[in-house]
Amino acid sequence: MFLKEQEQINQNIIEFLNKQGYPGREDLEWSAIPFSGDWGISTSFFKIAAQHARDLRQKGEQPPPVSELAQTIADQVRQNIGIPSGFKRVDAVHGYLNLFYEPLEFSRRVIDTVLEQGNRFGWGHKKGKRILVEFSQPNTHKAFHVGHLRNVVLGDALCNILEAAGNEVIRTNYINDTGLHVIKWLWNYRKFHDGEEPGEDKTRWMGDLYAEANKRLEENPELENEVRALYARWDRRDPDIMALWERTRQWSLEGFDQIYALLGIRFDHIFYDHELEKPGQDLVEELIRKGIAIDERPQGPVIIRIDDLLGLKKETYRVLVVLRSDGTSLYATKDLPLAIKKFEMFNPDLSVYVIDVRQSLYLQQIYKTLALMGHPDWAERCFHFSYEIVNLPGNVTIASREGTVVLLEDLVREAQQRALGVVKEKNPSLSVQEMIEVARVVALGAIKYPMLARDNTKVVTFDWQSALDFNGQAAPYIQYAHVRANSILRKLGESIPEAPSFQSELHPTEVQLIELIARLPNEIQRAAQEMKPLHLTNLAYELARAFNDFYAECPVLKAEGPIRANRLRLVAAAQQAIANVLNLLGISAPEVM
RNA sequence: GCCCCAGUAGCUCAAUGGACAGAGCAGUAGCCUUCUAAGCUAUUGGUUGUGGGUUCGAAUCCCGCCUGGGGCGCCA
Repeated sequence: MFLKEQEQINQNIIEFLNKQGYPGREDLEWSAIPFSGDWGISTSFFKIAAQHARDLRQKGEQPPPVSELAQTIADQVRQNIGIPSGFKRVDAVHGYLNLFYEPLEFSRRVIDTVLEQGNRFGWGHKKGKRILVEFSQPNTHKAFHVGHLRNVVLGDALCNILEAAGNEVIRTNYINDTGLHVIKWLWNYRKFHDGEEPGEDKTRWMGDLYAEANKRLEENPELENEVRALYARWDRRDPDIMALWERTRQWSLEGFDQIYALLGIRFDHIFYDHELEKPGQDLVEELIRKGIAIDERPQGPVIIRIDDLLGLKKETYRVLVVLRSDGTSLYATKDLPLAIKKFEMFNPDLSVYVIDVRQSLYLQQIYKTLALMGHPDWAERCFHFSYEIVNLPGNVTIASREGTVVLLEDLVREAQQRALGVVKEKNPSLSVQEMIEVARVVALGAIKYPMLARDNTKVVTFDWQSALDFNGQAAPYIQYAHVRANSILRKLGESIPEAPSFQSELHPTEVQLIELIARLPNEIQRAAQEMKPLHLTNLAYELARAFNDFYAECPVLKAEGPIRANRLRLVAAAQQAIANVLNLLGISAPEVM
């Protein structure tokens, strides 16, 4: 936010160092001063000192220790640059140069910017880059559980963040409405549930029947023949089967619509894999003709020996099976034409796949095959956004086949009930309608937050107790800070005052809060660059904590004169910043709780 | 067998190669005539799995090992 000042100082220091004969550098690395209550920018001279020491040693001189040298340089720089305008103090300590902002001037600038930009504060300039993101990818005829939730929540946040950073984002879903799991479901339905219809909770019912199908097949493996026969009829587009598929598939799709509406998630385009089945089968024939795929039918499937084609000695990408020996399609059959279709339809600069880590090898195979098919440029633009799975306590895998699932429906209902209980107790003056709405928003935030607040490489273990714990490092804590800010502004009863010309000392909690607010634009860029929503959950939490500190220490409405006006403006800015981060994470910022 | 990931406080997790490794939960002791206590304050808690290496500096990068998880020809 203070790039101009930073660049100027950076420039001055480089020039000075060059004049002094220190090893040349084009740029210094700047970061925030890491001590709470201190606000400014910081750089260090260890690298220059280390290089200088090496130079001296080469000339046969005996250099002092690097840390000492770094401190010497820091001192020299400090004396040379004096106190640049806008700063109140410059320290040289432990080899670091710390420049402390003139807090009144900078705080004013931060707050003015936030209030002026409102819900676009933190957003970056247009980058002219188009990013397509595929996420959610639910299976029809199956359950929707907390494992799927991580994908949806991460995908949604990722899209929000990429967009805020200045990219054009295309949100896509890829619904798996064909495949063995569908055939199993249809088989079970025709044989044991013919004519039945789902109740209110469609997704649960679909999931139950799927688990049941698997159980029956496990108990009587000889029935697999019937399933295979049914798959053959499907593949021939038998009208009876198609009609049943259309009807039952619709139940799942309606269930998904309910879930996405509940979670507040939208898509720009939805791909269905039934659209890709025929193109995929045709594509496989083409691959065989081109000599890329090897047809082992009918004894074996159609495969691509990727390592052989790439001339790799060591097994790396191994073998990709692209078509079953009976000619029916697999995931890969459809993923290849889908990859192409994405580029043909949208020509994205980046094609992101939000899919769990277990499919890493598979996706690399798809990308490599895409390159081998003559699209190396597209292959390079594909990116697997990988994340670890959600487990149940005791390292139990969530498996819809085995029915060891925590359904999203159940989780949301439990969390809402819990939140409703809390809001009734904490804020009895609200109307029933308001209470229900608060409970909904708080419950959803609480559910989404843990999915975003740990690194993608970490397994999330779902347990009911911590999922329903609304205290501490959790979304409700952040939402509550927003509510408190809102509460002050509501009590104010008039519009936020103009910035007074006269300002006075800031309280340390104010400095800390302003510092964190000022970080939002950079953190959005960093989160987008590294594709880590985690950076923003961290910032959201720190913002909330800083606000609660401020709230405890600094009276606002009871303050007087310019202090009151300034604090009111800070409260409004903090509220805006918290709301902006929460929105990026897909979490609502309520006005009351 | 080959490959990927994780290992940080009792538990769940943070930490652009940088200053004293930080939060929450749990525990203990306090704070509601004061803008909502879903909050705040204080306090306890660490050989960052382990052995080397690189570096001025390593939880972070490299190599070995240990433990756990995952992936590897017709599941998705």
